Amino acid sequence: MERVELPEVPTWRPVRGGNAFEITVARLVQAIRLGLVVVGERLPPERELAEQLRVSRVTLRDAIAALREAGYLESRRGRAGGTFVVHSGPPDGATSDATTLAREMGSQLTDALDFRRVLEPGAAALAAARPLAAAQRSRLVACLVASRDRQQNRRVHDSRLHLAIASASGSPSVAAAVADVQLRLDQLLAAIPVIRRNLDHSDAQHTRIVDAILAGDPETARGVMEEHCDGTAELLRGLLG
Amino acid sequence: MERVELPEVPTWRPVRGGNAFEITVARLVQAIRLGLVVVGERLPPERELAEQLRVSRVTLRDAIAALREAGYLESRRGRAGGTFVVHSGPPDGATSDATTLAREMGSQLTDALDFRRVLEPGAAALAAARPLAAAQRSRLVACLVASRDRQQNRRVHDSRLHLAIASASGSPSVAAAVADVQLRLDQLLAAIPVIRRNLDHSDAQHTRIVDAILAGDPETARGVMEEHCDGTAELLRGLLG
DNA sequence: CGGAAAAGGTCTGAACAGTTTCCAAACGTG
DNA sequence: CACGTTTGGAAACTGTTCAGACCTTTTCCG
Repeated sequence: MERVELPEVPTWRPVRGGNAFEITVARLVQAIRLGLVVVGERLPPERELAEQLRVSRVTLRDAIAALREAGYLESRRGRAGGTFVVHSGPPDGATSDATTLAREMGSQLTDALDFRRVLEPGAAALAAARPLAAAQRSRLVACLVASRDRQQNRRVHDSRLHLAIASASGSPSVAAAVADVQLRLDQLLAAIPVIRRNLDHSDAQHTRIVDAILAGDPETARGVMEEHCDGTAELLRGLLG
Repeated sequence: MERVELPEVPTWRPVRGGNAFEITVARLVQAIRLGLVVVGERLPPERELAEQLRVSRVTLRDAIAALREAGYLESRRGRAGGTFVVHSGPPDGATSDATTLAREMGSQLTDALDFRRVLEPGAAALAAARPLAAAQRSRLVACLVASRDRQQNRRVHDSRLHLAIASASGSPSVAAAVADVQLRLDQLLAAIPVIRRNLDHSDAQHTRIVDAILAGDPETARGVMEEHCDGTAELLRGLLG
């Protein structure tokens, strides 16, 4: 006799998603894949980074070593040394079969898309509703322009723009949540086939969103971001057949 | 010479907020304070709960022991035994000085309010946009009715309703995020002075939100939830003077 | 009545993670 | 060129956490 559990209790989800080492690796990958540190840039010194991540330097070093062996990072010693980003993962569209990937995620894919659909439009509206410092405004514009680049790194530039918008909301929690959900979807988004028409559409939406934020128009910012999320969600769901 | 760090990197936030024991305690407190397990109810068996939380039974037992000594829980052995909730924290309005509490939170208060302002309206809209099972519908109505109870436990019933709405969104991530932000604000919300007029207003909003969700009207659900969040945010910010 | 079942209570050795301390390499400056 | 500084590299020791087996208490049911 099987007892039917209707969970409904979000509180009893796992206390941690993996051990310290794994989470640290994930964070570094996040920073690289989402373009928070660009190729050629240097990570903060180990001691500093370990402190920010509230992780022992040993654990951080293990994580760095793993990514070094995977070819993402490179460490140089000495006064002008440090750990540098060498490349930011497989190029766009070169990811392993997207359909398989999507199927493996199962219901987690729907969950991530729903979460994103709640977060990003809300973040855009919040950003539009508050006065922005000049630095934030120019950062938004810079990310927008960069995201139009049709050469390599499209995925990274897209993430950076979305992150910049979330950051402009002024709420660290919102920014962190957006970063998390972006990473969850990253591989899938990278696997979307590159079609001129889609890219044009996406760029146009990005522009409208940033314009609305700069103009202080929360309704429009949210509306367009909703369309934008729905668009990519549609493409991804299409992969599942 | 101070180096000016503009962080902007949400990725380098702490890898974990405390050790396994502390987080486990926090989860139990969350379940109790948010009314996910009501007074008199039994927690899942230790073995089961430990597995769900991905924590060793020893750690879970330590956490339970701590809350037992704090008077929240009570354990009984034997076949019909288990761990039971004895009370769910200080009664409404009896919390320590709200102003002090709010000041101590500092910018975290603004952050939490912003995050909530993004999450809850989005969750309500999502819930309204999807077909709900009969069980979810009746759960919403039950929580709504209970939240009108002006006797003790007002805070708990309010949390339960908000959680039920987030749950109805169908996205575990959304539900979990709402639960977290609710707990972050819990003490503050409990400290809001009890004024008839505010309660009436709040109840009316709750009703409109649930109606909109049941009617499948995302725009209204989100709009009213936004008003609702703004209302309590206003009250809380008022405490800071 | 007596055993099976279901729950909490206890112990132990191994794996994991954090702290501390020192070492080694490379660059810049006087 | 020598020294100090800034960086990564490594080892030893300490506390946390885990997995699993086993014990005790209580209730249900044949």
